[in-house]
Amino acid sequence: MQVYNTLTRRKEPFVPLHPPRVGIYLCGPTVYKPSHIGHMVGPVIFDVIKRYLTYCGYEVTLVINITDVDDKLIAESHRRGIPMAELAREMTEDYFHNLEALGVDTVDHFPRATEYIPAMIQYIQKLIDRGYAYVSGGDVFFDVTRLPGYGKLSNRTLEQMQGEGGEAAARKRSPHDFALWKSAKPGEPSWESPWGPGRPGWHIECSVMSQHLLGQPFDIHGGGLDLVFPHHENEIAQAEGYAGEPLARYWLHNGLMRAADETGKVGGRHTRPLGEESAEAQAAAKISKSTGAQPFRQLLERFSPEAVRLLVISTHYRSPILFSDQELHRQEERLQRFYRYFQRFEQITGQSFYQLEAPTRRTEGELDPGQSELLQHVAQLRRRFLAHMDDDFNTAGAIGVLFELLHELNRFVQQHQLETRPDPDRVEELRRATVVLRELSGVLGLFRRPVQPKAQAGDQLAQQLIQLLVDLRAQARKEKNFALADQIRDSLGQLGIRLEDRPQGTTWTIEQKKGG
RNA sequence: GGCGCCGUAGCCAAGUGGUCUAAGGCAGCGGAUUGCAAAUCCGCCAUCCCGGGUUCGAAUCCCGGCGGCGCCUCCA
Repeated sequence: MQVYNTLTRRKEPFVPLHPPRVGIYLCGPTVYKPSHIGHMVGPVIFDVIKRYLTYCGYEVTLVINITDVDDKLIAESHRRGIPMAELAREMTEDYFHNLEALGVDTVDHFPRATEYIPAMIQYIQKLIDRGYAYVSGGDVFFDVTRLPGYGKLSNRTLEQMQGEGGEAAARKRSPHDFALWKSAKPGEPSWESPWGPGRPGWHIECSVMSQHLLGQPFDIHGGGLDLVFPHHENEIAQAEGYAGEPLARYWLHNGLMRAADETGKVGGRHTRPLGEESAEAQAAAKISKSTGAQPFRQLLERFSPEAVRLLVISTHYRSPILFSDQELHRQEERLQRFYRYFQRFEQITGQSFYQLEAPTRRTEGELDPGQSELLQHVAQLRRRFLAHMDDDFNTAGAIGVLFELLHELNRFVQQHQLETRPDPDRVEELRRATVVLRELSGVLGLFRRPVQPKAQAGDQLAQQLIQLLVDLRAQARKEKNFALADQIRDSLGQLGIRLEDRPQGTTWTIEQKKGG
């Protein structure tokens, strides 16, 4: 297994520091506004990474931090006239709600910055004692010139930096120094410290909390590409100044989500509608009546969480993802292919796909295909899937293999006419092959539970009425009254109820709500 | 200005020195099946931004263009 390490700018073999244990720290959100789709990228990717490492036999601890004290939180709480803590609670709840919808349930700890204030103060004091930080007018700054390696993660030198130092520049020795502790202005939430009342700077929480929960150094540190500088660079500076050894061994950064109708990343400072220059993008903007930065909750009213998960992992994690309604619809279509097969499978075997017991460990999933041509193919596809995942978590390639596997299963059903004349041995072959689909899709966090029909299937009465119409139509077809049969099908189709005449009878499904 | 990433079919997207006359999906086209559909199956649908170079061999490496994107102090 190899992973791309931002620190070295190349792929390296993945070797944990203390196998089988693996520690992962991912930078989470600042909870001052409802989270948007961009905030979901990291959690979904690292959810998959943890699932895969666990599947490979590692014991993984995954930490995502919650930044609940920060300038933007203060500004927003003033604007809304509520305490910062209340704002943070509300927005953290929103964040958790979204993660749950997406099936991100592998996170072991969600440490909050405000729970670590005393630890941060101690940490900062030690940095001062060791000469890496200095006090200046109630603020404490990190002196970047004291750490020779500063800039190694983002591959830049102090000379190359153009920053002016911001509003605190006058109190800094160098404009590139960054705040460890900020003194409180009147009306701002604050904590007592040796340097007067104030609050921690942005970066210090991650160094402190990761060390507390995972130790130092730990294995994998993740985050969005936009955090490489300054956030992660500064985390490294603090941690190395504090402990004299590296913070993390592998640095993994995910690409950013972009809205098709805007430039720049979703929710970024520089987002603006595209100008006249791009007619194509303008067309895309028309299709998408949304901007990417809309609250994720709103997006979930129009698209299934599983489509969002599929969108996120259909691109290699280091690449940017282009986001639009059209793209999300496409993912819904892709999912339907699997859902239809699950239905087919259940009709043939009488068993729900979702109830199949699949191996949860890579070594347990080795197949013995015997003479079965199907299982031989499936074993090969499984190997290709794992090879993709072993190569820097190439989920996009792995999903391609999943579709090939699906195709293989459908073909088998077709070839052996399992829907009309099921041969028990063939059905058992199919079942064993489908278990592999369950096993591999589970690694990606896909198809873990039956989908909730997006448009509620209605109450029992509605279902009975639909069934009544389907039965009437069956009668009409029997009598060759196709005009009437087609009218029923078309009319129900208008209502979003799709009928399919299959060998075993007619099935009906309620189509996904359309967002466009 | 500095650092870095990217440019593969109508669209999305794997592949990064030979098994690539390039995976998978969406859309489209032909056929099987169907009363007609839907679904499924079979088949079709790209020579990899442009120009040089290295190599027996390049989508894959190097150089030069053109185009897109990110970061350069608080943004996942």
